Amino acid sequence: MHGKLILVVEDERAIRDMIAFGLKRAGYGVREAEDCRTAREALADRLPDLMLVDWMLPDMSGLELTRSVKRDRLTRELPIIMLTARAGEGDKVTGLENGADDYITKPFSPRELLARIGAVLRRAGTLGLDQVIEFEGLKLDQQGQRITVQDEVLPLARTEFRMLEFFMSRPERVFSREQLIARLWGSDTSVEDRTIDVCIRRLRMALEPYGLDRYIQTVRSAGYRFSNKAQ
Amino acid sequence: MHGKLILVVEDERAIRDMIAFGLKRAGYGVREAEDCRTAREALADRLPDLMLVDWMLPDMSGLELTRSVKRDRLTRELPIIMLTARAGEGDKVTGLENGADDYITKPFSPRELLARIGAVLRRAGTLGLDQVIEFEGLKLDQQGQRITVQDEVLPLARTEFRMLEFFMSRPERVFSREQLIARLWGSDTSVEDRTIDVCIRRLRMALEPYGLDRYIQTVRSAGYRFSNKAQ
DNA sequence: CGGCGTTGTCATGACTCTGCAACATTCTGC
DNA sequence: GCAGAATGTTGCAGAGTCATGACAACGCCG
Repeated sequence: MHGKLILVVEDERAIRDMIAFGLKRAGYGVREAEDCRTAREALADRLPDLMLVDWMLPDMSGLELTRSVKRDRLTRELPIIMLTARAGEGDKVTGLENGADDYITKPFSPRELLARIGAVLRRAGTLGLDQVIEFEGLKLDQQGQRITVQDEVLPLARTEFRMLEFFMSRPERVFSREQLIARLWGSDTSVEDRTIDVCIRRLRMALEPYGLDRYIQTVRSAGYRFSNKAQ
Repeated sequence: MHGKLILVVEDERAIRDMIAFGLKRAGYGVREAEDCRTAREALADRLPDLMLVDWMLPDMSGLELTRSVKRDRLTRELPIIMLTARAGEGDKVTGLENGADDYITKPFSPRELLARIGAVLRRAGTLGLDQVIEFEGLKLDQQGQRITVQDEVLPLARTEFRMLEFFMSRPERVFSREQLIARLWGSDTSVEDRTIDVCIRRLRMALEPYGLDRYIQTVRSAGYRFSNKAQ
């Protein structure tokens, strides 16, 4: 898999395909769902970085899905963009009131969609694909899928990369092992939570030559945090 | 020489002139076509950096032109903006399904048009198609359709050439096998993704005598990247 | 037709990564 | 300071990923 993961919930096949095509082309990972049930399964499987939801869905309205996602503690932070066919003011307001982070009226251009996604991801604190984040000499290049320290490439395996990427886009926040597993592996996967420790260690070892391992901080009985402040 | 070249396909003389005037004023090179046939000739003659197409054209719909341009491997990457007179929803959706990168509804202000063009060109992110890209002794001549190393022509088969061309115009970016297939073969073709490995290998073998094969980097579980930095 | 270059597919072996378990160390409350 | 809990460290086997060579299908041109 590649880049940020976006879940597209849309019943009309043609539109869904078009959206997926545009997103993949831009380098996002895409997961598709045609109704709320499938969407829930996908959410349970692995939490995406952003969700696009059609307003009109066959089994249950997209609103309902949005609302429930925003109610659940595990998925509350997931940014949501609603796709609405009508340009009616009422819809937009209702959508936003129920927790969508943004909405976009059909029809829309791929450019428009990508712009919105970038904006929402930025606001959510994670990164759009065309952005570069820098942190004390640590430079994260999303497009290039690598992290450099003073122009030296950090040799990271996939899991370590994703973990550092995750932390770098959410500094100063503590994440429990449970949360990390849900976001980086997928909540249905059966991974021991002690595995996180090992992954953290590998990450620290990779950062150690540059003295940056101190940024990966242990918060006892809570989880881990990425921060440049002293413990 | 002008800056980027824009092809304007529009049957109404007055509108075409107005658009051309605005674009030239902004520093773009402009080429005009009044129908699809002329447009095709212009495309064959010299590939522009962007194409503006009117939705309603006398001989053939602009849609048809868009679709065929996006189907053709040579012109697939050409960004297209559609001009549509009607604000009807159907139009836009159809336009997008057929591959236009953006659309703009008439009437529009010159400022709006320029903004869209800028955004689409930025997103396309490719270097000008008529430029010569040089990379550590590796020279890509897109006009001559060949690649040279210290004035020696690299013996490349078509597929390898296209792949190297693709990578050279987008350095430092990782592309998944899926993406490479979609962009180099076409999204509708069914090609095994392992085929990419083989193609990469052939490319590396061609570059190896010059010690340039190290630029083609494997990014484990993500894809490949063209870069002159160390792994 | 037949040789030649090109292209996609496959099987195999080499290699890296990853999660786990087992043991070592540190921390916390008492 | 001690017991128990939480975290750090290490080696390893299985899983996953990639490079490589062989090969068949195809088109092209004499």
